[in-house]
Amino acid sequence: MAKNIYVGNLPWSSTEEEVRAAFEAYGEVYSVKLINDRETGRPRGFGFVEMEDQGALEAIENLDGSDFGGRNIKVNEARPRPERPRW
DNA sequence: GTTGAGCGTT
Repeated sequence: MAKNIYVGNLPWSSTEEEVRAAFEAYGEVYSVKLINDRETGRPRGFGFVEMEDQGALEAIENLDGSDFGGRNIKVNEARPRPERPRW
């Protein structure tokens, strides 16, 4: 079982390794996805983390509003993503 | 070499 987590307000110098390391402290992390601007290539300062349910809840309660790289990051459950239209 | 509210490229 896994849960998608939204991570925002990240420093632009942060990497997936840092985010993964921060979330691995509360559970097993399955995947980390940092979103970058597809057109400009600049980091957007937010991303998504996939990890086990219980660890996700722990991470949300502990990492939300906490200091990460000098910024207070936002951690919350990610919104369900719309399925890709086939036509 | 810049910027700062937000929910993604498979």
